[in-house]
Amino acid sequence: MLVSKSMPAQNSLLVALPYDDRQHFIEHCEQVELSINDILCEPGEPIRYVYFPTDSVISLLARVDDHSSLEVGLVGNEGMLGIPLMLGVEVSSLQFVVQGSGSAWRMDATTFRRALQRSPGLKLELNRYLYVLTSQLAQSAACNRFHVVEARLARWLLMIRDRVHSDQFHVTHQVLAYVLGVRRVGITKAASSLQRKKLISYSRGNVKILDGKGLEAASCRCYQTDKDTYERLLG
Amino acid sequence: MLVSKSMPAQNSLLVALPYDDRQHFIEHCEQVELSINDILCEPGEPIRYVYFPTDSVISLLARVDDHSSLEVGLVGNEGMLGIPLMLGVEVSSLQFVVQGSGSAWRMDATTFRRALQRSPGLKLELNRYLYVLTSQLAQSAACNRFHVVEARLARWLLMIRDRVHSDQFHVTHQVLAYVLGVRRVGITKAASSLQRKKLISYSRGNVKILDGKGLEAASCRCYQTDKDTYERLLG
DNA sequence: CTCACTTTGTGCGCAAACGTACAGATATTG
DNA sequence: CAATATCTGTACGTTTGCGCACAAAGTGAG
Repeated sequence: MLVSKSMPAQNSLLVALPYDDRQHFIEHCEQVELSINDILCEPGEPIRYVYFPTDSVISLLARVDDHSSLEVGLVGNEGMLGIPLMLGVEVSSLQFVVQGSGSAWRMDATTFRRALQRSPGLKLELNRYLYVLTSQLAQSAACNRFHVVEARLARWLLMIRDRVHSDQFHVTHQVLAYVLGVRRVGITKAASSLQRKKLISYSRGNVKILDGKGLEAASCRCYQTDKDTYERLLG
Repeated sequence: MLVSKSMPAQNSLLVALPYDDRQHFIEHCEQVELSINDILCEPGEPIRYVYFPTDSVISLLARVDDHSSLEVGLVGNEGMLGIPLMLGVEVSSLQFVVQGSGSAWRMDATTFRRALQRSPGLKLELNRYLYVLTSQLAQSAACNRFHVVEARLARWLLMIRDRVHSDQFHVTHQVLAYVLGVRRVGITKAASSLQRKKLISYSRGNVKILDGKGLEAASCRCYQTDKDTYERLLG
């Protein structure tokens, strides 16, 4: 049995598969542990594995001008990593960075392509997921354009919470600045504001969400919109 | 013969198909004329047709907060409209607005799905295009976050030029403000600056690119990056 | 314990873009 | 030709975020 001592949280996409397909799929996976700040792929590099996180979280970052970067997607146990392989493309245009430590199912690219051929159910499911991810990407683009840092920060914290399934997690201002594409000082200001409002607390990277409802109110509608999109197509 | 008096520019995705597939595909299409500002689809609505522009140009817009909107994709004869149907989804999350008058091949959703089944070559081609479009979306997201209005405007004008295959076209400051997600006054300022530099001229919506090379220099690298991505995968 | 490092807070001046309002210029239409 | 609508230019104060620099507080390794 590949599954370890403590039964890990499962991956939603795999859980939704018909029993046989799921068994076959998982038999060809290996379980791997991902650590925070691990880089799973650099832009321009070939994608060697697909990942189905169970309790890890991975951030998709677009880099521009060699300096700046911006998160354009966030993947936890509701999703998967390695979409381009579904489209017959080997190369990633994005950087994959682990934002939350934990485990994931991993499968090498060739095996994955065979599995896709074999299981129409898997293909259907992943196509829908690809649609959701793209919709969220478009939503993020607009969000980044129109919403202030404090609201975007609130949204991001909620998104992470949903994916690590906990109100506490680790992330420094510096990293937040990186994913939101703003200055570190901009995060400090926004985070201080959220803390003053008793919505969160944090110290040296240890973030705790104190008031989820309040944080939702402080975030932009994009958080809810994303969740709705996912629910509608894969819920 | 469906093709009209003046042989229209063809659609690159269709041209790349094997002869038989292309013939079969086009026989099941109709040629339609699209007029500027036509809205082909509203967010949340079902997608009834796919479009393969020949000399028309369509803008993909993400709306947010009911007021603001932002272009996240631009489709000319190098692309197609109606991606979600490839993924088994009927609903668009974006608004489709015609930015350049002209014609396009149109096919209804059901026929399109059958055509996809029938032609693996078509599927392969469109999968690659989907990858390109997604990469460009991610690029745009970062671009909108980091680059100033003047550079983004320059980029957009070049993108339109490439898709209408002409240095002259029609677009008002108001519309530009809409697609770039800024104030109309912001466009006036940026456009005036480009005009002072003798890169473009315009009057009441009639834009003319005077110095393409200069305009590229004034735009951000994103313009070239997008072109490279397309070339690499579909060139 | 000490030293080096990481993380967070604060304080400037500056640039880009915002919201709003109004005026002039150019088409279009009756 | 007159009336109306569209398009562009300008102006003014405000907000958000940037770049930079430095200080303070917490953490961990030797």
